[in-house]
Amino acid sequence: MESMQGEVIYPPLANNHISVDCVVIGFDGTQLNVLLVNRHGEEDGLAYHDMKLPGSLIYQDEDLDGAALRVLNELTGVKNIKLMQFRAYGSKNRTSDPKDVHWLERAQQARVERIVTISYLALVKIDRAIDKSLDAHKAGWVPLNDVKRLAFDHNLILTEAMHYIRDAAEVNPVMLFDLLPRKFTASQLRTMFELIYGHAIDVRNFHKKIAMMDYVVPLEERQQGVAHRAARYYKFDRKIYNKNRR
Amino acid sequence: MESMQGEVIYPPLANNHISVDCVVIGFDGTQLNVLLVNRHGEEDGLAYHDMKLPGSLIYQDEDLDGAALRVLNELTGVKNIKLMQFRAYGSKNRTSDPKDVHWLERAQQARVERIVTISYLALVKIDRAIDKSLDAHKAGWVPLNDVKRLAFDHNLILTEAMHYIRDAAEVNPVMLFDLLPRKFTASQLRTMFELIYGHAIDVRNFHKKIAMMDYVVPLEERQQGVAHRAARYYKFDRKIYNKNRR
DNA sequence: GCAAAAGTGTTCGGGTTACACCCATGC
DNA sequence: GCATGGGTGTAACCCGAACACTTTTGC
Repeated sequence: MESMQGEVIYPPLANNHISVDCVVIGFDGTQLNVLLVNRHGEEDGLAYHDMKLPGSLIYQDEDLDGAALRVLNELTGVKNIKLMQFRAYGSKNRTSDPKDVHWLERAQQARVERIVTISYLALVKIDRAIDKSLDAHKAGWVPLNDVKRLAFDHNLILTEAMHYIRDAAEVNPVMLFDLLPRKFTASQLRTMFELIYGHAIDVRNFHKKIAMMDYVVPLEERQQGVAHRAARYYKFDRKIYNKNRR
Repeated sequence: MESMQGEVIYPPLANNHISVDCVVIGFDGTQLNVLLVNRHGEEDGLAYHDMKLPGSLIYQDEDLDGAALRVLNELTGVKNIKLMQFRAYGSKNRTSDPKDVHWLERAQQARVERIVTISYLALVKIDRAIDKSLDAHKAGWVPLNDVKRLAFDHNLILTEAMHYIRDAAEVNPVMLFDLLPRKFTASQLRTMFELIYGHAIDVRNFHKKIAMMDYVVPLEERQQGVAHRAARYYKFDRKIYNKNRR
């Protein structure tokens, strides 16, 4: 689907009825962001540009997970992203907006009927390396609160993805550490939990909780040049986590 | 897919790449059972018969949820089954066994390539009315422990469905009441939880827990003609549940 | 009366909640 | 020195886990 160039040759599609879409969530220390790609087109003689989730029809020689990984790899250059499949969308009218149909057919260069999409979710660190690759693909991070009307049913998919994260994190909160950089402060960690769970967390109780998590290890390093007491950095140690839990 | 008759006319398929499969779990008071349909065929000149999950390719005029509901309605006659979509299966080699391919092509009367299936989960009461309809379709309840090798990747789907139930019930145990008849004893309820969670539950603590759930209301009715102290019946009151929780 | 399952309370410990003040730093 | 966010302890409460004996019924 990432085709505006026209003459690139693509591997054969498995069929034009099945796609994957990826909801990639990143945390910048303050807000949750979602990775979106720009879509340009013309409808009724008027140019428009809006955004969509990264996605693609699936190729003949790949399975669903593979297709989702490929989409993200093409976009970010990253290979080993943890992806969770979370839902299929196949409503008859999800490709009913003529704008969407026309855009697809031009991008796809084929008649498009009904498409079922399998949606994937990834939690990643926002990272300089990724950002460069994103620019090249006219894609970028958009704060969740600033997301406007997206193509297809992608607003729905995004909303349900956020619900899914919340539920999944309830069972296994450790997955959320994928959102954080290698070093993070206690309040970044807390802010992240607050954003996911949607409610404030008591600061003192939160510090107690961190202290109990042996896999969150305090570093000697502290913030530099901030206009207040410098915060300590912590890191997430997956080895310790794997050893003691599960 | 439920076609052994040959001359029945079916509505047009959306395409032959997308299907739904239903994992329907029922509880008989002692064991968990799954609803399976018989599959008959011939391969290399040898007749075989095994079992599969109920499923179907999707028709043009229905969406995914609709297709799953149709499958269950055709099979059981029941209309308002609560279905949860839980995962898509689209591995390239899920239709690699020649036996499966041949069977599908005969049932489908069309060339079959790759099929992505969207799997659904339902928890239902085992019920006389359903059972009659099942006989007519050569389908039936099979205790989970007695499930043999199933068609396609249906063993995988079943296994993952059971995991899914466990996780989902952890967040929202009330969904499990769908498995129970209108009247049930405390030990039936306990047995059900034990089967889902895979471990024994202390009897006294369990009674305390029931007592705290205002939506599990004790009835005056008791078991009849059992060779031990007769157990009290309880019922699940969804109105009370909806009022006080959520 | 005996086998078989139903039903009933108390104690202990760990984890979660609520809550208010001093600390370090840059400007 | 003041504004800004960082960091700390204690008491109350709730919930889950452990644990053993009496009751009712049919045979």
